[in-house]
Amino acid sequence: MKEERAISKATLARMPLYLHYLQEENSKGAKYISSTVIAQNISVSSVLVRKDLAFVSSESGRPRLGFAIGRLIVDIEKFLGYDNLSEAVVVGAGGLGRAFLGYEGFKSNGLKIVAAFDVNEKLVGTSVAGKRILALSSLKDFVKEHRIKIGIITVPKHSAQEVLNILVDAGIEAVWNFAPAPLRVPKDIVLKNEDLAASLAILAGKLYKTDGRK
Amino acid sequence: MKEERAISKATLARMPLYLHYLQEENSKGAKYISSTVIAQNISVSSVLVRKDLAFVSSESGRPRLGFAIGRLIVDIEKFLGYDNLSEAVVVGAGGLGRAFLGYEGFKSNGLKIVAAFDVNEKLVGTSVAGKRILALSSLKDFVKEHRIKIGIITVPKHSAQEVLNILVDAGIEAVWNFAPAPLRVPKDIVLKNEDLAASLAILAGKLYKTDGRK
DNA sequence: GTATAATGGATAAAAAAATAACGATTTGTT
DNA sequence: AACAAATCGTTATTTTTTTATCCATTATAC
Repeated sequence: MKEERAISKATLARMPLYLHYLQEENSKGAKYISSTVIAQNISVSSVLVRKDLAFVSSESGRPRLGFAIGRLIVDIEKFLGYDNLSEAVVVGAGGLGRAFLGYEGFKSNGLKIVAAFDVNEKLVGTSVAGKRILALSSLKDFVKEHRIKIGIITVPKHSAQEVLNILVDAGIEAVWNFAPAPLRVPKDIVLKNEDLAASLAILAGKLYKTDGRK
Repeated sequence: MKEERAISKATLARMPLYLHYLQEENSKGAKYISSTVIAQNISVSSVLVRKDLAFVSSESGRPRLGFAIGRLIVDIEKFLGYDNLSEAVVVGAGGLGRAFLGYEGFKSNGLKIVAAFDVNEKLVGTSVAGKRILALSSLKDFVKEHRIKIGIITVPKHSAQEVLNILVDAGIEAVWNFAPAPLRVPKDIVLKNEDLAASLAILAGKLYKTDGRK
């Protein structure tokens, strides 16, 4: 039997690049494309492309022709979950939280934000981009009722753990955490930390290196 | 001679965690802390902590005592560039761009956003969180005059490369790109891609794995 | 003074990722 | 119908990155 090979993080990160390029080619009317051509445009090796695509493609590439672009696009989108929208809630309607409510970009990536939650009574009851901001106390019922799977945390760091506990208690399955705090989660919950401070640190680190001090 | 060891990305990513924990302990009045204790709270090995701290600490840890917390905090902050604020501009005053304008969190991380730029004439002239939105055509002069080093790209993907070219032309040194597009930059420009779609893909990938299909 | 608890550096092991090598398959051409 | 060219897919190897183990050293506490 085929054992499930772990999907490398690097591969995952390349998927959106493949997808973009394929959509571009598709709109030009191309039907088939070889891994070599993809590789040149993404600036990776052709073998790597084939290995990556092997994870997602439902049918083999055809020798002499390459991969069927249309099918590949569907496969990648399905793999990334872009087909079946996952509904998500944002907790924390501050700057970043409200930003996400208005960010249209997620829709095309399989994420649909349906509501936000906050403790600030001045915000509760208002709307941003057509999405309502509700009281944090109503989160559990809401999540359970709508069977929300993804929670996005955009609260200050000192509240992050508390919010996460609420989400877990409500039955959420995955958490996207933008608070710069190390969170403890049960093993069966998927946690992805998006620490902007850490990202910034990497940017700054590179700046230093290229700056003066070798 | 001491060869410059490359600072691993993983190490960089842990720095903010160390910083948070140390600040916490510091506020409790602690003076010294051992790598073992830090390790337990960050959930990494104590050796790793020492190796990481070796990159940044200006003075050695003291046997039997550990590291001086206050000094360590200063060192990490300096290392991450949190002490000398870098000024940055945002290009693209859409959802995400405006979000960043209002996001206070960056201030404590050494990043100060001073203005935004957009092509949309309805936005030009308005302000968000006290920061002005200016015409894209005035970007070059602004960046040159204020000697801005960091540009943040939050435009749709089809405009990203064009915006990046403008930034480079204006003399920017580092670019933080939130557009889901692979950008080409000159070698001396530091580029950090923050592809939210890719992050989402990783989240979704984990969800799948833990979901049903083994 | 001496034992101890902690660091620091060097080396080794493990894990992850990329690259290379090879065989298999199919289409197009003669 | 047969051959050749192109491409795929899998296995193996190498490289890189990250983490762990070991031992010597040092400053403090008793």
